[in-house]
Amino acid sequence: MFYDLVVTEEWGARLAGDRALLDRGSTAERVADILRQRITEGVFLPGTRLSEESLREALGISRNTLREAFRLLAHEGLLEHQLNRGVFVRLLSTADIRDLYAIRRILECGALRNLSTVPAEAAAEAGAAIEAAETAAARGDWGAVGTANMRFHQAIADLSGSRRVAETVRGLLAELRLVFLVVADPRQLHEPYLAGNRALYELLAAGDARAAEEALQRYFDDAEAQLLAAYAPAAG
Amino acid sequence: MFYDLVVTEEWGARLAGDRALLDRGSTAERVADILRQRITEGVFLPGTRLSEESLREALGISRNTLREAFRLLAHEGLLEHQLNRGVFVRLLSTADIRDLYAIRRILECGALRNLSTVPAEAAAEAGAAIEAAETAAARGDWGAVGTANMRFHQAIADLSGSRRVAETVRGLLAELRLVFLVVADPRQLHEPYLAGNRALYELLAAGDARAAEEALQRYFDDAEAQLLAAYAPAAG
DNA sequence: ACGACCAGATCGTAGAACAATCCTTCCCGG
DNA sequence: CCGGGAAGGATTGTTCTACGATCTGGTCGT
Repeated sequence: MFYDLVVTEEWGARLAGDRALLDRGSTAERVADILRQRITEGVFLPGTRLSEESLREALGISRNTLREAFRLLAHEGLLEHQLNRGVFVRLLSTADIRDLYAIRRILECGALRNLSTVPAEAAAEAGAAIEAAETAAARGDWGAVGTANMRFHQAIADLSGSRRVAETVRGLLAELRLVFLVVADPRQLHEPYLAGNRALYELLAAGDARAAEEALQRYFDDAEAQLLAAYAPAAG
Repeated sequence: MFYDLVVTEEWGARLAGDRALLDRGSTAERVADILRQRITEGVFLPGTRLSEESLREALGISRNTLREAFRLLAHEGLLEHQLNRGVFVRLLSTADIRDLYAIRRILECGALRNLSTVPAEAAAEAGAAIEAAETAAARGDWGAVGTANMRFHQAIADLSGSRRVAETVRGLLAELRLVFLVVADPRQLHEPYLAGNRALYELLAAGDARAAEEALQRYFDDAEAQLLAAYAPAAG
């Protein structure tokens, strides 16, 4: 069920290059940043076991520091800590997917609900995300489309004006990316929502938050059903 | 602005007694559990600095383990980690209070919104919390009333059926307790909502989720305004 | 009074060491 | 041939020590 991490030369060198980034802030947090990025990039796929010894050596840090970073990422839900067995990149269940969509529905729709006027700044960010998604789709970069779509939903969460809502949604989207990483065809995953997202954005830009929320609800219905259908890993 | 932690004898012995609890599970997490409980009990008041050395000695653990526990609690928002200065029990600003109520509003109201039928189990838990609050109020134990009220709101969050919603709200309520701990009069804080909470519960028990949600909205309006008025710490 | 400097305390990180646990392998009896 | 169980190695959990980095508070000189 879980694969073992093997330190191949190519990204062993890459992690060694990451050591250059270790020059600002707390080491443990910077290590967490690096690992988080590598995970979302798909370098460490879900189910992979992250060996303390290999990573410690590759990053050139002490075990204590690395373990602190592990704790941070485990708390974010990206890593799973199994006592005396090590940490693994989280492998989500279909129940997790349902749960992720349940709370996203509440938070993102809630962000739109209590909205009298649409803040210009956040709306602009949402528009920029839409643009980025469409240009990425034009060049067939479906990974980038997925990233842009998540940026769009982050912008929706930001509309709430609540720092905690924004950060919670950020974490949820990061978890969701773990699912995307194990689905075979990213195009099938992200392309169907380009038009709908733009329509949603137009409603927002027109100030019709009510209609936008309803469109968002429909998006969640579709996306959840489709993702569940496409997601059939060993851990089911 | 921040007070220094002084290891007085009475709870120095208390922490030494906590060492007995360190016999199951991962040490770091158990340490985090203990510290979390002590914080919510008010033993470590907001603004208190938690010295690595004192706690390490009192709990009889190593610095590394203690630091792992610190990371966990800092990520939960109960502790604040300042680089090269140490960890402090979080002292929330009025902006934090507003933010806490903003996201609670979205989550708890969202839990009621998408509710076709009210699950019997969660409703029973809400009812039990109401009972506990009223008996605690009868004997004048306003701290217990506050705890019961939070239990009530946790039950509301549980109605969502989402593990992540439940856990997020749990964390938010834990943060909110940090505010209660520094407000002088706990009675003034919790008594006004006893009747309203029961009314809300009756609506739930009657299956009228829509009306319950509206009542909850009004509760948040009142509670936020009153808490902001009562909360005027140095850090404002 | 004000700013520079110095010493003590505390944190940040590294590294070694050992115990506890898990995993693999091999052996043995059925 | 198969299953149970013991031995061994590998990895994690935790402690301890050490030292550089940073902050704090006080002193000194101007």
